[in-house]
Amino acid sequence: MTIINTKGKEFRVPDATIMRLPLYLDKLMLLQQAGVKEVSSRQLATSLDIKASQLRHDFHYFGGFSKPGRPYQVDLLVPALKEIIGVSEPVPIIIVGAGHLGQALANYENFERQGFPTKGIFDVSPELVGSDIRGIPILPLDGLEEFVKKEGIRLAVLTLPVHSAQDIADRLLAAGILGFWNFTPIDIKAPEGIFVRNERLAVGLMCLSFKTKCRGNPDEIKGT
Amino acid sequence: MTIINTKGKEFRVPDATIMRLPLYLDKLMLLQQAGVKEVSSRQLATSLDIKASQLRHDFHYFGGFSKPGRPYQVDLLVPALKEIIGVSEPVPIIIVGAGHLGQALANYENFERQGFPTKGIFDVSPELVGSDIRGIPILPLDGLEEFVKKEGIRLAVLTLPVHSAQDIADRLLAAGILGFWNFTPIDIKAPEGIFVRNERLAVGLMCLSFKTKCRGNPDEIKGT
DNA sequence: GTGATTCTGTGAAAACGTTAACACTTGTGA
DNA sequence: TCACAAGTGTTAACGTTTTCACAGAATCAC
Repeated sequence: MTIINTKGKEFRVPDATIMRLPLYLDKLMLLQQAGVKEVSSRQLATSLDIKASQLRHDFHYFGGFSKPGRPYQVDLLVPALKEIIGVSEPVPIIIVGAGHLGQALANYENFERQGFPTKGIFDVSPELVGSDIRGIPILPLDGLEEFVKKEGIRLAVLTLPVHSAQDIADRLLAAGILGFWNFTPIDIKAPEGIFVRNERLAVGLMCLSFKTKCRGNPDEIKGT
Repeated sequence: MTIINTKGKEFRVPDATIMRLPLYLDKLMLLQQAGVKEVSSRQLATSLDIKASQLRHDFHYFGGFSKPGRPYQVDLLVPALKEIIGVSEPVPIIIVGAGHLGQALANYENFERQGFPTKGIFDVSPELVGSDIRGIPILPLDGLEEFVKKEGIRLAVLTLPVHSAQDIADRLLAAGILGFWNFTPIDIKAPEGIFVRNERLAVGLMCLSFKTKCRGNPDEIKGT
């Protein structure tokens, strides 16, 4: 359901494919770190628990990641995918709310490594403001808008209490934020064209619980 | 791709539907907390950003959540969904790894509220062992297997360092764990029938980045 | 009671996504 | 130089999921 225009050519890429690209990139970066140079569609697909033909089909939309007959070159594929996904340049983010979760995310070094440096953590608490986490400053909410504009921040992570979430989101929208990663349990209202990704952590647990429940009863049958 | 047998009847419920059930439950519990008594398919669907017909279709597999002509009764729907998903009884969990993320998750009260009480947090660090988070004890890894067996734990949250993740997972498997919620950046190997949900946090950011990138260039067109 | 309105349940049709199959390319070893 | 193995690119068939359209139930206002 998305059309991408790259250098004059038009592709219509299915949503399902797009949702998988970050998984591919994530895995490929891990391989790259491990010093792996080549990887076949079968190897990569198996490690992601999908079919090799699907992976090739996905890559096919973007064309020519490899010569036919040769496996994919990790060092070529990684930047190509980064370009497509839009993380070839670092994408700076901010975290709003320095509670447990906000601090945990700020401590999560992987974001930086994957191209998402955290530029600041914002909080109301005067005790926290002024300190830092791994060099990332904890800042007062007053300067929020100015900071977003000056640093050109597009993405904000919301890890703040429910009651102030929409207020802050509105301020961020006014300042030019284009996407939210929302960890609060309410729906952030945002105008058309602004993307809100709701991370309902408990939903992950429920999915797991459902599957292990079926495992418990032998009532469940897979396949045909 | 799943067949459920409930009280003698057989239903074949699509995977896609199953993945949405927790979202429905999550939203309905929020409505319930807010004191809402009735909700129409349209209201519920809109708030989840899906079509009303899809929601009705999903519910249709399980049949009779409402009389036709009347909206859904929140207080009836919530327990019905809980039953289907397998969280009508509390499902106890453990967290392995009391680093920043482990602590943040232990502090996240929502899990309890949604039926997933954390029974213990396990860690190597002698400084942490013995203390507690919101009453949840931090325990040494020695007693892991025994604890899992005695408390009947089915699900484990892995928030530990990469190097020990597979080792610990193996021990947990031997102790009878049925599902992992894996926050480490490696793939946990587990036998057929054991469910591993990989929570690659950076993937969420990449999806957002991709979408806001398209927003930046006006190259993207939606719909037909 | 009657008609208008709101709403679900339901099945068929359209859209979408996945898989299998195979042509063709490259590299390898005898 | 030739057969072989390993691998991708590509298309068409297949299966799944979503959407549409509408019948009929309950409620409400008058």
